[in-house]
Amino acid sequence: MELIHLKILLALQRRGSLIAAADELCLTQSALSHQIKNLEKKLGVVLWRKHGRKLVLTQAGSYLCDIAESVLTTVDAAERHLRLLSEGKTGNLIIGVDCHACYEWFNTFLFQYLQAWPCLEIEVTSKYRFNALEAISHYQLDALMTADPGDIAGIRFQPLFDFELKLLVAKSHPLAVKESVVPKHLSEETVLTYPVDEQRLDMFQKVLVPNSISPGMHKTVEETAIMLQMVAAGRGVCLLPEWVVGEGMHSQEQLVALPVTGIDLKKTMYLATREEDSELEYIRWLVDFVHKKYLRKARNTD
Amino acid sequence: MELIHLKILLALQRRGSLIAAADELCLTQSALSHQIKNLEKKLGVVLWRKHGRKLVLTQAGSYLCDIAESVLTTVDAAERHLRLLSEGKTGNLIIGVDCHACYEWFNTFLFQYLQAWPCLEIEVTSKYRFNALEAISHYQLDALMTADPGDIAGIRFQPLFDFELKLLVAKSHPLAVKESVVPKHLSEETVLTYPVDEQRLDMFQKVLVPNSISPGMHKTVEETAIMLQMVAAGRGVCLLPEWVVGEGMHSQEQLVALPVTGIDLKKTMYLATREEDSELEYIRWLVDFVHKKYLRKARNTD
DNA sequence: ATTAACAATGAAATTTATTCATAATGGAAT
DNA sequence: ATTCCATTATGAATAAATTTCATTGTTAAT
Repeated sequence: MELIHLKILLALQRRGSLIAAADELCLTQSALSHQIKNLEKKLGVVLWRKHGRKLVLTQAGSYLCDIAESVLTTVDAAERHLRLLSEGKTGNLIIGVDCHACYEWFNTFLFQYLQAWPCLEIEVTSKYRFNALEAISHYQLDALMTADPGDIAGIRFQPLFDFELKLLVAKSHPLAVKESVVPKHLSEETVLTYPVDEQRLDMFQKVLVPNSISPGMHKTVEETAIMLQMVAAGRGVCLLPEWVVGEGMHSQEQLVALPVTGIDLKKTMYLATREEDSELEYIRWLVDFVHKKYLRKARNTD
Repeated sequence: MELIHLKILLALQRRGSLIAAADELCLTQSALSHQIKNLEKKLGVVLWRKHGRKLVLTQAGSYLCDIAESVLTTVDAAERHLRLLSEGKTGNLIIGVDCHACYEWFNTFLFQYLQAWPCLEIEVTSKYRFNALEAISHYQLDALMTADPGDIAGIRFQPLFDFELKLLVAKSHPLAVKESVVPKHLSEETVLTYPVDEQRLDMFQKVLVPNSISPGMHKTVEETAIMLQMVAAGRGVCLLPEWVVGEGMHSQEQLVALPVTGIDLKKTMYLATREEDSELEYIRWLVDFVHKKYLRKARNTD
């Protein structure tokens, strides 16, 4: 059975005669007749019968007509959806986040994004944190917020904004009075990080390891908010972008962000997408939106 | 979009490679490649992409795959159903009844019929009472219980059983003491009939009109049970087959059935079906079942 | 490097669908 | 009845599509 058969039955039912149905389908009456004859032979059922000079659907015929209604509706909807997809008007955007902090940051304007693209299904996940680029290639993820651009074929990294990692300490902490810190200061401190491989932690890769320093203690924390609470409570220090300390956050006034002297902790946040998708309207919009947001902020702080 | 495209996507998802999918569909890898390429051109979407030497479905591709799942399931089920239909193992049997009494009678063995044909959808209706044969031709009705066979092309009447119309009167009625009645007796009586055209009432067509008798009064009643109640209460008489007075019926012992002398009121009940359907197993079964039922009854009353 | 596994592609071959022309049918009008 | 007229069915010719074949291109593994 093919879709054409279903189309013929439905057109016949709607228009009342084969000639009219053929007209609707831009075919000849003969074509429809041959097609249904074939189908009848294959299925071993009679679908319509001449009754006077009208065609009357048999039981089997009107049963198939019901099926046709449902199947063709589904298929039509799918074709419309795909057309929208191809025009970039709709889509299903799954954005991965690479680090916990990104998640917090993205949340600050997710609401605006959702409003700007009402037809876009947006999902934010940290599920593919450890193989995110592969997940993009495999269409499990459509975009990734990351500060670690790779050079991977088929994936494009668009810079979003620059930031610097700082050492967060409690206001009450002895280091808090300093203008800046040096790696050596950490040898007595409890260092807090996310529970991921040390190779993925700038604290180790850029600060501790190159200077052969081991911290007083190393503890891992799952959630950014909890990590900040612990720092505020004087239970440790951590290396994070300054903006993780949100505007209205409880721990905001109890934390100090100190630059680390002698080490380049300037980073850039990127949006990684498949090359094919990087010009999609809703991706461009996202990148542009973030650029504008940071341009404004930069002007304000001037 | 055609079903083949959906089949290809689904086979690819299931089997992991085009070659395997082609094997499943009994086609060559080349055919599938060409087909999807065509569809992609028509829809303006990319459905899969080579990734290494594997194919990976794009977002659009896996969306279509979901559609495919649903559509092909529906279509497969329909094809199976039609195949069963063509073998007469299943069906949708809408049985019309011509006269109210038939309805009562059919009910006496409907339960057995339902049990014997569990896959058959059975519906009994009196909706097409006045154009029932046309309704059969138009597949609105599949069978009709009627005592008035016509000679209509394409419709076959199979005799079910013979019966005789009798005059039902109350036990307390003056006529009840007689062995039989003659038409003249009705000139003083209140005659009860169903509310249909006089031409369709044997009471008028066979008894009153040929003998130029007008009854004392003519009242119409919708329901057989109510008509019998009224007769039992002495509010009138009616002409019905004896068997409408059911076994456990309340009015049973208060009614007398009198033959009408000098008029042939013997009739035969028929099952009318489209000629094409008359050999369907579940139709044959129905006819045979009724025959056996009446054969047994005839033996019992010997 | 070589090979094996897979997909893409162009052209030829094949199959399928469509049309054209016409027959057949049934209803309506004369 | 006979003659339209409107419709569907059908066979053969034509057109279009699908499929295959043969080959190229790519990638991963040995």
